[in-house]
Amino acid sequence: MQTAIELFRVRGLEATTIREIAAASGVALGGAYYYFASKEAIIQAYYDGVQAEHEQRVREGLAAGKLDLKSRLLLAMHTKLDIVQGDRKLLAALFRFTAEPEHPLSPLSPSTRSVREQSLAILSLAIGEERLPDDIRSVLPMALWALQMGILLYFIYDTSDGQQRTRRLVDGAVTLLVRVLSLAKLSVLKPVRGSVFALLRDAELVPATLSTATLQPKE
Amino acid sequence: MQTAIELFRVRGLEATTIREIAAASGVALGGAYYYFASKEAIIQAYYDGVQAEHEQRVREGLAAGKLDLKSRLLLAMHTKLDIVQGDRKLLAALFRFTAEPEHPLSPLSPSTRSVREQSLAILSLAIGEERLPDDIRSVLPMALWALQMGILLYFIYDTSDGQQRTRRLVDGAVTLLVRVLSLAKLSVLKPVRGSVFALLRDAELVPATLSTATLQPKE
DNA sequence: GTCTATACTGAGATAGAC
DNA sequence: GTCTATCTCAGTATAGAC
Repeated sequence: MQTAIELFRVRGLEATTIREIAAASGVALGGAYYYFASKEAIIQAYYDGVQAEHEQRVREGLAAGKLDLKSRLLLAMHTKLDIVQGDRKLLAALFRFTAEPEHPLSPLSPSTRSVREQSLAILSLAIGEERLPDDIRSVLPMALWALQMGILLYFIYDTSDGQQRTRRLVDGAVTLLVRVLSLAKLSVLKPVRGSVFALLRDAELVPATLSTATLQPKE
Repeated sequence: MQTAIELFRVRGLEATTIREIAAASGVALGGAYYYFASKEAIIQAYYDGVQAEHEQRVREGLAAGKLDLKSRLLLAMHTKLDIVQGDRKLLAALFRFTAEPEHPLSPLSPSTRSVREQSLAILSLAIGEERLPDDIRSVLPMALWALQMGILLYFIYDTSDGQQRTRRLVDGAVTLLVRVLSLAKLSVLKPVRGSVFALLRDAELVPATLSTATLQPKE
């Protein structure tokens, strides 16, 4: 996998053939397929690593000191970008099967459920014990996940130096989100808030019950 | 193209080879490639047709009688779904290159700009002369476009009978949107609204000037 | 300029021997 | 677990008919 990722980085994703990867790894073609069912499966494995690293960094950041909600969300978003910083082209592959429900590598399909749940769990970790109304609590991880996906897409397209544009977008989006969360408590907005949740629940974009995804305690 | 689309519908997208398409069309392989550079290019052509049909139906619907904003938006969203109703699997192909900035068939790349602009123009048509604040006017077409993309994605995954779930989502989302638009005028929300626009403008997700895409008058 | 026929290349993926 | 041989298919190339 290491060899593959390096080749992808140097020669590009399309340009790198499984044959090259096998050769560079000192393995025959069949050998490569013994470990990975396809090129995309390699990327998926890479992304699993990213997730693990992300979880660790978020845990570290949270452990380092008491942060407010906004800082915790910024921590979650920025560490993610830090990890994938050099691999924008690889990320593209992760989105390739988004619209194919049957495909095992679709980020929305049942077969990638565990990765998705880990993502949600990391974000829930960042949300933490923050005092929030139940309905908001129930959708926030999913909403952040969607935001993160959108930000990753923006990041892929961002050609600014060191992708500072995306960094600024993250800062702005998180600031705005936190502000909107506090505004949502206003009584004028209560009915709209209710409608939003009813809609999301009816669309099954959010679990019907009010429990949220949780991480297994480490070890 | 007709033959190809029918084959895709019957045999599936992956399973259909260009050779089969050529054979079924009574054309040699070279003939097929003379017209379409790739399988995806065929889908793209199909989608061009969808767009044309969509524009026509929206124009007809608007011409048929005076509708309020909500009804006009519902018209735009539902006619779109009516057209692609039987082709959920084909739509998947349109999303395949979303995250590949370099790919000519990425829905976000410069090479598909005209399709995107036509989409925006159709939506602007539905927004029409509605009295709206300038800032909202400037982002609304883009926001609706994003909403439409999201709805299409939901639609692809929607296995409910006749995709009624998606239909309900459209109704709910449009109702909510219209409500939020009127709420946005409240003075408590003015500063948030300003922040939203500043963010979108800074991210260049919305043109810096306040002009919106417009359709050439028909003939 | 529009197409047919045919052959070839490259690469992802698989079967089955060892 | 690893390798070799093979398959399939997208896509290209080419030469020539009309």
